[in-house]
Amino acid sequence: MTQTIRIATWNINSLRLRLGLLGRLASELEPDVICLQETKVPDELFPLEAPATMGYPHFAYRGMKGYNGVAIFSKLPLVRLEDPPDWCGKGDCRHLAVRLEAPGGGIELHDFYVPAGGDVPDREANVKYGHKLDFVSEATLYFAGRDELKRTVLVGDLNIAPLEHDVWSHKQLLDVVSHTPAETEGLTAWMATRFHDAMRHFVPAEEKLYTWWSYRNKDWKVANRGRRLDHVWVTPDLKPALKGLVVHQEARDWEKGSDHVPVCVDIAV
DNA sequence: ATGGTTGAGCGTCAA
Repeated sequence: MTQTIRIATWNINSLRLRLGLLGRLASELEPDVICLQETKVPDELFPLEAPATMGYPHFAYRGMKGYNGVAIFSKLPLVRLEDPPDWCGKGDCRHLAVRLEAPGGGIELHDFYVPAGGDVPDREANVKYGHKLDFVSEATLYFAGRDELKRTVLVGDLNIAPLEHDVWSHKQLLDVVSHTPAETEGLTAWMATRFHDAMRHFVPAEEKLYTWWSYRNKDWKVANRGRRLDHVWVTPDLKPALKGLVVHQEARDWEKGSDHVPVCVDIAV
């Protein structure tokens, strides 16, 4: 027995500020599961009543003061997985993993917020860039070491646009953090440990595909200088289960919106 | 090469 469920991922850039927009995402796109990044809310201030109010009785969250933070809202029952490593030993709330109780059996779901990496693409000059590369390397080793990984979905703001057409200008962004060769090679190696790119499953690599447009651009739609920083990956056993993709570009025009837009993938699980 | 904008929460830091 399977059922097609919709999993959304969204860098919300403050959960408390955008609770209304999250409700709008819930009612307009009706995801069964919503994975959030940059919730920017410490656990003691998490709005505990919000998930159920929006129709998500099951949820998990991991936040800290000021920065980072991840959360998962779900219509399906879930169990939080406590095993994954503390990436780079920082305890900085960039990863949450759960097991979803889907009709066809358990689904392992990982919600990641990879470090942005600062401005200068040089390990020596910029420790944030080194942290980003180390985070990706650690994640690669972790998933490479997982035996028998099946029925697993990995989503999140991975802060890297790996393909030429994941950015508005491949040439102009080769030295810009998010699209440097060290980052794109690192992300490709991570994905190659286990995963299939569920977004590019639906959109050919030759077509432009973006999920983020900078706040620093007056008219984001006219300039259209976007990047695909948000991702959905699945293990190969779920490849035949992929049913659809929605990149909700309209959300970039929502009043006081995030600079990232929600991405949904429909999977028969 | 630079500046442009946003959020958390009060200093600037992070993105």
